[in-house]
Amino acid sequence: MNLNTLNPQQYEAVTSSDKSLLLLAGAGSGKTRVITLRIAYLIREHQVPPSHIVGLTFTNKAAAEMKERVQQITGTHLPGLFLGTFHSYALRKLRRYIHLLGFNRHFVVYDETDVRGLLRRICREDFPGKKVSPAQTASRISLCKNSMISIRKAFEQYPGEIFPRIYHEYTQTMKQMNALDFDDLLIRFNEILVRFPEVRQEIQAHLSHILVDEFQDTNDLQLFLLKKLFHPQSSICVVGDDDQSIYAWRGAQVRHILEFQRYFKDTRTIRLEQNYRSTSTILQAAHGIISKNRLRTPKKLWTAKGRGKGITVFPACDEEDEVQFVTGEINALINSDNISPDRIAVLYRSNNQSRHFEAALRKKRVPYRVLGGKELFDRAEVKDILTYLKVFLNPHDDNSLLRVINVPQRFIGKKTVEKLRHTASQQKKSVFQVICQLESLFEDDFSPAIISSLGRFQKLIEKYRKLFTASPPSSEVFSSFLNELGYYEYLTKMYGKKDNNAEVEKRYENILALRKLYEDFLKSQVSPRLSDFITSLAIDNLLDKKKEKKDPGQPAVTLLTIHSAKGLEFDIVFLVGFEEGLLPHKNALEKQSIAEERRLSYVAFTRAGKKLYLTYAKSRKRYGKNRKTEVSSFFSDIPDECMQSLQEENDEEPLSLTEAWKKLESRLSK
DNA sequence: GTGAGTAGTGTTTTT
DNA sequence: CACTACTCAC
Repeated sequence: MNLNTLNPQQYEAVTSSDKSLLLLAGAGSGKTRVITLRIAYLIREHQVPPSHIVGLTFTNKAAAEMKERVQQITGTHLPGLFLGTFHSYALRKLRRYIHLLGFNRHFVVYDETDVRGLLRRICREDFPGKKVSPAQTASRISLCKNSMISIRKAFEQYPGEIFPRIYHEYTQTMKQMNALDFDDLLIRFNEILVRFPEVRQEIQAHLSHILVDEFQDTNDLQLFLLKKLFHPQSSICVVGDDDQSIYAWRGAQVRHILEFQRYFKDTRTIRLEQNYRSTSTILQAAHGIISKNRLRTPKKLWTAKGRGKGITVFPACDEEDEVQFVTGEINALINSDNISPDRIAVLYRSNNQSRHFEAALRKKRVPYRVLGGKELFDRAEVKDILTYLKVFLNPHDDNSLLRVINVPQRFIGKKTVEKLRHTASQQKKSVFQVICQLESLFEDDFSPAIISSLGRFQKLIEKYRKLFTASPPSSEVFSSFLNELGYYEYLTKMYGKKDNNAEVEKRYENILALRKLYEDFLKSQVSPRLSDFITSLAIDNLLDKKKEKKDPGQPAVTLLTIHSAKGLEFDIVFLVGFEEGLLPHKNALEKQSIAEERRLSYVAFTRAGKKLYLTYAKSRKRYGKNRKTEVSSFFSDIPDECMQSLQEENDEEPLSLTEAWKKLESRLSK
């Protein structure tokens, strides 16, 4: 293995055999490289069996890339090596052990939309008259779970409030439906480790090295899990940067990285402070913003690179102006300066900012890709079919069943659904069970037409339930299901226009994309299971991978949120919407989490290697109305000398006396 | 039971 | 503005 190119700290980090290792790795300090080399080193030089190594990352994408690199370095295929998120690790273990908690191993994983749907139902039905927002409740429940606040504690903490009762009801219903949400994956896994020491030992016996990336973003639950997985014979290595902690809203505790040595004894700390990515101008600007934060580990990033280009600031009059400037500039960079589109990124605070940029880039015929936004997944038509698959997997999942019971229309409307639900809850049965007994038990309650509709629905479900869960399923299953469902006809009815079926075709394409995904899945698995397909969609974001495969050769400009940009790097970064209320976000100002907004800006700045653009609009549409906006209050924390205009003057002619004085003054005042 | 039309509501970030 | 939830005429 070639470790010659590493600097001394990196070398230490890769080869150290300390049981407890904390790597404080600044932005662009070669962190991923160190981690992958360390794993490869363990395998190659210490003969650690790959299956005894668990690497936990923040996204599956990062994990996939790391695995790719480890395999490259070791020159072997490593099927036993686990690299993935906390969630996917927990998922894997739960499939094996969850029966201990009274769940069926084919549980379904509820995504955000599912959760919100269920909560909406609970809020409406069990607590009528109260005005509670399902989305807000969802995030409150999630925060409770990730901070390890049990239902009982919630009752104590919020006495008299309705929230704990919803929390309680929600948990009950989920169990009844054999469903887990994202947080449950960690909670239930945790529960197993605590309640079943023999399982814990079994897992620990095959786990000698734990590595955790982005440690600054772990929450209490995840830290607890780590402590439970750790044992005296194992080693733990965590990598992180407190300045890049941007998930406090999900319960992440920067504290964890600051207090790491308290959790795991005899910790060795190594700092990686050389930045290999950015020009000193970019680092200086980023430092200007982050250094205003109290409570950070003192560190000084440095780079061997020169000053490079100054930061370009563009004050646009409105969002359209901003879009025109950015896309025009991108066009020029690609066509005049010959810069590859995939070296360029547009970063924004919130997803909805991407829309305008997409439209403009499409119009200018600049290739682009949007990262993050779940597009395909979120589309109603894809969701419909996916929900059917969930129903085949588990017909007693009422939420899913009710979503599709009348798609396409089968004359099972609100009234009927109400009656079904009522009898189901009365008899403590699932809606599907009620439908199955319908003819014998309730013929008086329903008209013959509806009974036959329900019967046909039941037969459809049962037929395809068998076909989809057969092992292996036929590759034709998907198509014949679509046909029998009449989904194309349904789309035509919904979206078709007299002389224009483009919308229908587009939507059907999405369905076909899903079919392709399914067929690829069938081919890739030895014994494909429907449940694995669905959970891999929910958890591993298979759709992202798919999207990237779709246009492999085509380099494209990347559009993404700052959050999903973490860990990535680009030569040229456009940070758009650098505005008060948007980059220190309005909500953050209220919750006094400005420090996190600074870190967010810091992450955004440090994604750039060569050149950074900051843009903001003086007026932006909000709720459909134009509103006056101001540049971000962080702007004044960027040293003047980082800016393009000053620097250009420096390059062209010697400094005038007043400018030299101004520069000196700004330096002294720091 | 369906679908068009309207009134009300809400917008951070993600596994 | 965009999305939903609800009303009312068929």
